[in-house]
Parts: sequence; C-alpha cells; structure tokens
Amino acid sequence: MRKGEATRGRIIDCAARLAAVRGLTAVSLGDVADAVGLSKSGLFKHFESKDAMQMAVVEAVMERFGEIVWKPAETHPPGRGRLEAVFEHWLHWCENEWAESGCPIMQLTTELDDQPGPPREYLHMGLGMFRAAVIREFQALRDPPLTEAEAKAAYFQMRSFILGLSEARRMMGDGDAERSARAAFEALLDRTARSAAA
Amino acid sequence: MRKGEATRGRIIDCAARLAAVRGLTAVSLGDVADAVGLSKSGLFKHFESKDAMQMAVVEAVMERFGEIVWKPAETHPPGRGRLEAVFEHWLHWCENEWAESGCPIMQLTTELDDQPGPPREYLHMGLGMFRAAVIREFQALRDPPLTEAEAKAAYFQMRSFILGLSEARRMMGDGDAERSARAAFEALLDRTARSAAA
DNA sequence: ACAGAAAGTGAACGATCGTGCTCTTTCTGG
DNA sequence: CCAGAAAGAGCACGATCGTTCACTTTCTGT
Repeated sequence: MRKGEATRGRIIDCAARLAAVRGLTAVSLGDVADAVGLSKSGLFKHFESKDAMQMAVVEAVMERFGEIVWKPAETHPPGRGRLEAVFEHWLHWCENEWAESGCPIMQLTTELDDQPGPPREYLHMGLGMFRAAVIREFQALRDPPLTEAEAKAAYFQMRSFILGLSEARRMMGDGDAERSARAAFEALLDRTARSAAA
Repeated sequence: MRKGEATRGRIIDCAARLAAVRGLTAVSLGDVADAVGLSKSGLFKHFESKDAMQMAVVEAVMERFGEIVWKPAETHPPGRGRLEAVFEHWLHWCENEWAESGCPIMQLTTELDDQPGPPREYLHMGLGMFRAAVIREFQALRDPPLTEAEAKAAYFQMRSFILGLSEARRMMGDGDAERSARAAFEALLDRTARSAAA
C-alpha cells in the first residue's frame, strides 16, 4: 500500500491547484482525473466521494499552510522577528507557492464562508488557530504586552494587507502591490511596538 | 415592452444574490429560474445565453456599486470628508446592502481574477476607475498634495481593510471587525494627512 | 377592441455531472 | 515466485446542465 498514497497525494495536489483557480465546487472529477492522468472511476479507489476529496483538499492546504508559513517562523525568537518571519513566509505562500493559481485559502474562504459543512468548519478552525497564535506574537511585541484588543486589531490589519495584496496583484495587475504590503506591515509593526500602553 | 424590463431586473437581482453566495459559475439557470419564479426557458427571452446573463450581473453589480458607494460621496467636499463618506458607504455596501450574501465584488474578484474574458475585463475596468478616483481624493488630502505613489499606498490599505472586514466577519465571525476596520481607516487618514512631503 | 409583438411554458436534445459495477493490470508481503 | 490485495480502466446509470423549439398566454400600441 505504498503506491496508493503517492497517487492520492498527486490527486490532492492537482485538485488543490485546480480549486485555487476555479473554486472547489467548479472543479469536476473529470477535470481532476485528466489533470492527474487517471480515469474518473480510478479516483474512487482513493476517495469514497467527491465531498471526501474536497475535504482532503482543504485539510492538505491547511496543513501545508502551517508547514510553510508558521513552522519556519517558530525558529525565530518571539516578538518582532517572528512576526516578520510569518509575514515574509505568508507573502511567499501567496506569491510563489501558489503563483499561477492564487492563494487557495482566500479562494476557499470566499467560497465557503456562507456554506455550512465540514470543509467550512475545518477552514474556520485552522484559520482561528493561526490567528490566535499570531495575536499572541503581537502581544509579545511590546513591554508591557499589548492588550488582547490591541493585538487583535493589529492582526486584523496584517491579514488585511495579505488580502489586499492578492487582489491588487491578481485582479488589478499592480506590480507594486508586494512592496506596498511589506511597507504597510513594517509601519504597522513600528507604531504598534512603540505605542504607549492603554 | 415594459413588463419585460421589470422581470429582467428581477432576474439580474436574484442571480446577483445567488452569485454572491455560491459564485457566478456555480449558479445554474435552474437555480435562477426557481428563485425568480420562472421556467428555465423563460430566461432565454431576456438573455441569449448564460454567459450574457452573467455579464449582465457583473454590469449591474458594478453600476449599483457606483450608485451606492461613490455617488453619494460626491456631494461632500473633496479631501478627508469625501474619503470618509466613501469608506462609510463602502462599509454599508458590504455589511447591509449584501448582508446575507457578502459583497459580490469580492466574490467575483476571487472567482474571475484568473479567468480571462469580458466579465473579468468589465470588473477590472470598473474597479480601476473607482481606484483612480479614490487615489485622486487621497492626493487632495494634504497640502502639498500626496505623490501618486503615496496615494496609491494609502488606497492599497483602504481597500485591504474592506477585504479584511469581509473575511473577519463572514468567515471568522468577528463581531468587532467593523470597529477594527473603521479605526484602522481613521488612523490611516490621520497619519496620511499629517505626514510630511517626500 | 383587435392584431401583432412580447412574455412565458413544457418537452426534448446532447453533453456532462457524480457514482457504482465488473474486469484487468500491477504491486507487494511471505 | 506466487497468491492475494491494491490500483486502475471501461462502461453504464440517473440526474442535471445549457439550449432549442413549438406552443400558449399576456401585454401594448393604435
């Protein structure tokens, strides 16, 4: 049972990239089968249904996100350095790791935000854990620590700049977007770190 | 030829709200026909194809966006007051006008950003004109005027906060998101207005 | 009020959707 | 190396997709 796992991985990868472009629901099993070079019925040896495959895609994307964006930042000391590492890897995730298709998390979020079910729940949970972790880092940015409200507000802006970058570059074709996002984030760190306590 | 235009409007409205929830491609003609209370074939008396209907939806959404977000702000004097009016109406557009479905422009953007064709072009043009107009307002925010690069960077952040608000409230269920967005925008105006010239 | 146009229905089409079935090929543990 | 399991192909199914066409109902200009 070794070869099976390899193809299962290839299926998920192809499905994820197609879903990042066209959306999870818009990708048919025929599309995935063609992309991975299998027959439609062959897919059912790896997933019991289309829903199960979609769920596997969501899980794989979130796991990979943690692996690429959060995990390498953990090697940095808490505080500003770690926040900068997270942001830098987040940019890399959006602009390089998913350069052709765009960030699948943004696609999945807008697609699933009003569609109840396990995929939405999983996405919600993953994003929530990431958000909580980054908020903790923001709190450690200053002495005395930021209040939770201040840190949440800072995360709101950080996440906003990532979303803004995706739209600016992918829809508006703004080549300066990455620079704008980076500058906005650095300025956010500056004024957050040196702000007085409430 | 009076009744026809009315139903055509109802069709577009229903289709737009369905598309804001599930995406443009994911909405079938059967869905629209049911929602508006017509037969599938009846739709073809108002649109020659599904593509034409989708194009009409995009046009209607963008026109309504201009009507609700930009036009009322024109009554305010240029500068900070007008920018605040635009942002306030933009929030209203996202949070009230499309409360149940979420902003259709954000949905359409993530759906069409890597799907060439007339709908994408129309969306790109509409967003580009709006962006250029808001950038002009940012330039008028200070004396001497902001450079174009400074104004573009400010618009980038403004747009980012709107996108951040949508995700925070719709996916994360963050009730404070609207307050966060407003506070972030006011702070952006403050530091932009009193920044020194380059 | 009446004729012609517009609006809308219902059935049917070919294509594609997700899924189950049987059958063959390929792998892998003992 | 061989038997059993896993991986995959091919076909067929009912449902739904977008679209067309012939037909009926409803509106509207004169």
